[in-house]
Amino acid sequence: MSDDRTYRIGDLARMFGITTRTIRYYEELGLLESDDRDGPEHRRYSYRNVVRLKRIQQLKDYGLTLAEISGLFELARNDRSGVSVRQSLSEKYRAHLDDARRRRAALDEYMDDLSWHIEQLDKVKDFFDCPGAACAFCQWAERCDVRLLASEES
Amino acid sequence: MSDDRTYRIGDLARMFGITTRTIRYYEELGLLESDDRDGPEHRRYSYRNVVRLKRIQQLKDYGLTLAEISGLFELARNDRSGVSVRQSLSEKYRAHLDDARRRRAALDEYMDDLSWHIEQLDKVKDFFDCPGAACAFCQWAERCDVRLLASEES
DNA sequence: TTGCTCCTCACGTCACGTGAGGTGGC
DNA sequence: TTGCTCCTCACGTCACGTGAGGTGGC
Repeated sequence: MSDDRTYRIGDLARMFGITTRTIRYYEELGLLESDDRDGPEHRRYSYRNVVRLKRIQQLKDYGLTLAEISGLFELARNDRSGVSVRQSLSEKYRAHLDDARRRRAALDEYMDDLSWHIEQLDKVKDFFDCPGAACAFCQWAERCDVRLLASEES
Repeated sequence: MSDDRTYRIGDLARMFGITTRTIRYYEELGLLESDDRDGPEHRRYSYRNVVRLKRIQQLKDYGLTLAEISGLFELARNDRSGVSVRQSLSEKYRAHLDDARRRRAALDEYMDDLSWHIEQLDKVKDFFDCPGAACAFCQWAERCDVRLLASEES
């Protein structure tokens, strides 16, 4: 495929739905590499960088920081066989999968909670001050985190 | 309940699992209020602030920024009946519920993707450069986002 | 030639983290 | 009296956003 054509910074920005600033920032961090220029010429990116950008977005979506991604790229550079990258990524992925499972469960709980709060909004008169004197008589007492917190503190 | 006891900054930090810096930051933004002090005396927080902190954490979890939370507190201050807060919160909550549904779906896809990637890691030889000359013969071609991107660009 | 895209500083933002250096209360 | 907790600057961080002011290529 279009292996040898080159891309301008705006092309990449449009392709990936990001700003040119972001691309320059990634290059500044060493995550992308444009052709050598002398002075402030326009950047030219090879197809490699399309792949790299895609990887960056994937890994970012997967919760890695740019520093971690940079570390992986570094690993890849020094290990042509790819064993250590594979291993490192695989570990991170597995960790993130576990994390994703937890987040999924949390999201379920969160959605349940949100529904409850929407309902509660119609019934509690002062959302920000609700606990206090009337606390003991509140119908939501069992589900109330604030009460729990306060009672944990001796 | 313990409506009239007062809390030190470290008490709150421990209760909520956050740093004292965070609490001072929230106070700086007007989200919390300690008793009046003259000069650099130790802060004392009333029980109100326990509730507020809990609300802050909830709303932050629900994806609101501190600025948005601050706006809600402002609304609450100017509207003792609580109608506008309720309305505003209810709207935001509904929006976030929709968002949560989308995120849940995205998470499912993500987990599926991750599993696929873990598997793929054992089979593709160079993760960061994989597309290119061999692209046309790749067994993952149909699932490959990079190819798609490149072919969208005329 | 006219736009549009690109360029480089360089400061701003958000939600805190992290010392430095000093004071206060049980 | 000794720690521990607290205090106030104030600069740092992460991943960019956002002008300002200027240049380059189709």
